[in-house]
Amino acid sequence: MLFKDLSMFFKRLESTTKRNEMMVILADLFNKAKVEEIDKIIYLLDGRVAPPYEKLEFGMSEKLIIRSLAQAFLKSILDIENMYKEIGDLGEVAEKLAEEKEEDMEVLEVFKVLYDIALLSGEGSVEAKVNKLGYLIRALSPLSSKYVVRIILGRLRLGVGEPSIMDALSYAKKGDKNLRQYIERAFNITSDLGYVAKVFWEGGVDALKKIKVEVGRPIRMALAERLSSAEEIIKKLGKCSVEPKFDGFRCQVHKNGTEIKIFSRNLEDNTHMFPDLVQGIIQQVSNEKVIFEGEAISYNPETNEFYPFQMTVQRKRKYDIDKMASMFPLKLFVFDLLYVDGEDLTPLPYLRRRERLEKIIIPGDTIFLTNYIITNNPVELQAFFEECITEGLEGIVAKRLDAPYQAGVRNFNWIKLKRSYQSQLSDTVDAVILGYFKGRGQRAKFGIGALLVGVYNPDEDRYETIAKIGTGPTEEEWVKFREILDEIKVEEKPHNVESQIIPDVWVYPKYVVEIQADEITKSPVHTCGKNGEKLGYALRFPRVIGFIREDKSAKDVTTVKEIIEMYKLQKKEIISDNSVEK
DNA sequence: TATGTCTGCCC
DNA sequence: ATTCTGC
DNA sequence: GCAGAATGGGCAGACATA
Repeated sequence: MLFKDLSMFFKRLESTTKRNEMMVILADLFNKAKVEEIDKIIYLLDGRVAPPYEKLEFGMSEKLIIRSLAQAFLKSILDIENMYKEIGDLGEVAEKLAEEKEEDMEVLEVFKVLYDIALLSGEGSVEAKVNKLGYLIRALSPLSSKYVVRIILGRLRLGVGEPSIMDALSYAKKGDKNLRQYIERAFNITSDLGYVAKVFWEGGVDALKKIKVEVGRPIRMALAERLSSAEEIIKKLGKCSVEPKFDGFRCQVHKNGTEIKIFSRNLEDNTHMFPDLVQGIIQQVSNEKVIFEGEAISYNPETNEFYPFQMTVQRKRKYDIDKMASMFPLKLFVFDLLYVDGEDLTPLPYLRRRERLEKIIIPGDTIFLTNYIITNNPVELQAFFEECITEGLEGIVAKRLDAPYQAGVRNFNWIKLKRSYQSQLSDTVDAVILGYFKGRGQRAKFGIGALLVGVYNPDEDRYETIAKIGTGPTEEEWVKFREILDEIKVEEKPHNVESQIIPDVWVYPKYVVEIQADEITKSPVHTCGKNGEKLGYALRFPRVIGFIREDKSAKDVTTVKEIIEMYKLQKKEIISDNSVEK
């Protein structure tokens, strides 16, 4: 297949929002492709040249692509940047600048070039990547250039994700979605949809059924939905299990004798980062072949208090691993068992898996079973939730008692309840809008995609940034924000604004919005409370609540001092004694 | 050698 | 991570 | 309710450059 033809399919996909139509187009694409192209097309649809768990990245994004485009079309970087700001899509910038070509490349040829770009590393590799992409774009038609750029950005924006591909694969072979279940199962246990598609194409459903769970190969992780109260959870699940939720990182552990692998939520192999966990696993898991999951969180070995996420995340590293392991040791709180000695446990109901899990863990000081209660009473659930909060945890996860382990999907079998979802418990901040950023993709047409907001420092009589926010408002509200803010836009940063971040458009500090966040964190970029070399403060997971607050003026917003107070308070509330351990 | 820019991956 | 939107 | 596409803070590491 020519890349031009693939691009035509992409164009058709982009032109509809109807999921059934998309499925038919995708199926058509798969049927017209050669067998050896199918897996590669699927990787490209995901913005990659390999399955996600392989460490093969382009190492190229916005800035470097801009350089490639400038080079390919003999424009200045500033020209490209300006077009990008206007259009909101680098692919469309390329499309606009490119000229029709007589010749075209095969899909496999383009794939090879992209693969080579991903392989480049070491001294001079940045320049080499930029050049290689520049040459590729020069060889391609406008439409093909657009999609190549978007593939590298990992934002094809076709409305196609893995579930759509699975439906389409089934539809391509059978004319309905009935084979999806087999495709999905194979995908869940191999985490490589390109490979699954190829096996399916070559050997049909029978070949898919032969795919087995392999210890050492990551299984796609189950994810939790959200609700905002104990009542809603009980209403949804009835009698359910309730476990604490830790603010660390998800670990899927594979043990094959003394061979251990630890995968991240996105199925990256992070084993080498956690020698302490590996030791613990060897000592505390008796069975030969096991796959289980938990949350790893660092703690202060002197006081046994859990550390905040910002500490734990420092354990995600390549160098100085042993040093950091002694400073920030990890505990692994395990909550699910997927596989034991040849037996796939994922179809078993939660409680059965839980029982089995309890049998394979030997008590020790690294691995702990998560505590849990079983209840159908919202009051009890709420009490457990509050207990978790007092212990400095993130909240709880409620689980449907009879649900299998549903790999790869986010659904209501698991429901998380976090402190910040309960507005009476969470910190909201009133902040003043200091500027805005142009939107990308769907947001480009609004000319706004995010706000820069700040709080007030009365001592210096100035506003200091505390967050960028791109979530919360509806499309209608974004349009209104744009209109209202354009009326007070200013050419330069106002003198009473302190910011290291430069928005696309500065505005006079006037309008107030209410911001909800999960936490206040120390920030290297936001200027709120920043003093010389000292770090400032920022909001974790900020979102806009409602619209502009007409009842408040800029001077009425939350002050820097109040933010610092809130930061101290949130630290005090965490009086962890690790009493959730069994 | 030190610093700055960019990217990828945690949440 | 959170949130919004079309189906 | 699902699936997809917008968007956040902040860490380490790879390269480039001063």
